[in-house]
Amino acid sequence: MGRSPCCDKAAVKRGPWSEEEDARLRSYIEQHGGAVAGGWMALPRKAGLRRCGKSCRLRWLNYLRPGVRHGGFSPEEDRAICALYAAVGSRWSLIAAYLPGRTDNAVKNYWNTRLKKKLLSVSFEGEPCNAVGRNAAPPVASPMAPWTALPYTCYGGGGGVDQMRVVGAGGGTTDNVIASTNSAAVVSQPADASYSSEPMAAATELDEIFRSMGTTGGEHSDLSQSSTETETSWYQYRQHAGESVLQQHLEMPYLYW
DNA sequence: AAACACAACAACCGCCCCGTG
DNA sequence: TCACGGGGCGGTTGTTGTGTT
Repeated sequence: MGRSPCCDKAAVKRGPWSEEEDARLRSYIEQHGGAVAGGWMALPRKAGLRRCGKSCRLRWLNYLRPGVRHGGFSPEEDRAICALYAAVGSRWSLIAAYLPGRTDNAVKNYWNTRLKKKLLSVSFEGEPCNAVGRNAAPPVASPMAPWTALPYTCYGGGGGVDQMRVVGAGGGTTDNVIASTNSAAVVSQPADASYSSEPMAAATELDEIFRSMGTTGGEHSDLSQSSTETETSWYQYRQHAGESVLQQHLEMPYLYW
């Protein structure tokens, strides 16, 4: 005996939303000042939509909601996603909280279709990848495995980041170069922290993650040739930088790609 | 021009968490 | 304390657009 379905699948429409449906949903939510009185499950009936409440919620949050941005991700966003993925893994809502105008679904899709491939390619090609596993597990089934739950540092050379390095928990000399790329340098820009619903909550959670790992950063050995590298982990940075987390985080050199 | 392959993104599915009665 | 249901989330699939042969 499983749980009852959230809606009658035979009675609801599925697939792409029409303009009329979008208009109905938008109109209903705007009429109610952005609130969904009675919950999402009751919304379709009240709004005259033959859709599942969950579908309405998804459509609103990922597409219709004011401030949602569509289209290309900037290099800054690329770096932020990679950094945060390395820190917290596939917690897309947490990652999205740091990217103004981006939704968890969009970030997830972007990662799965583009960034992951990009990073896999630099993990398996090129010399620096050979350093993977110097002191840790080699990139077996999932080269992404070492990324999850480990803070990492990007080392920016003259033309952008040339190495991405996992910092061993607890510092020491256990850091490993996990990827390398020569993509062009980019200029960081302040993020619009006003969009994200709970950036500070997300920052606090990240703090806790790093704190629980005992990571202090800045204690690993130096493999970089760059004179502009910054060996600052998220946690170390947060210890010194105060509370304007989101904006300054995105300006940190360790996010350079 | 047609067929095919691939990329990108929207949407769905099902599980889990948490508030509430 | 516990069952229930709504909401949130991550994984996956489906659809559409674009490039290539």
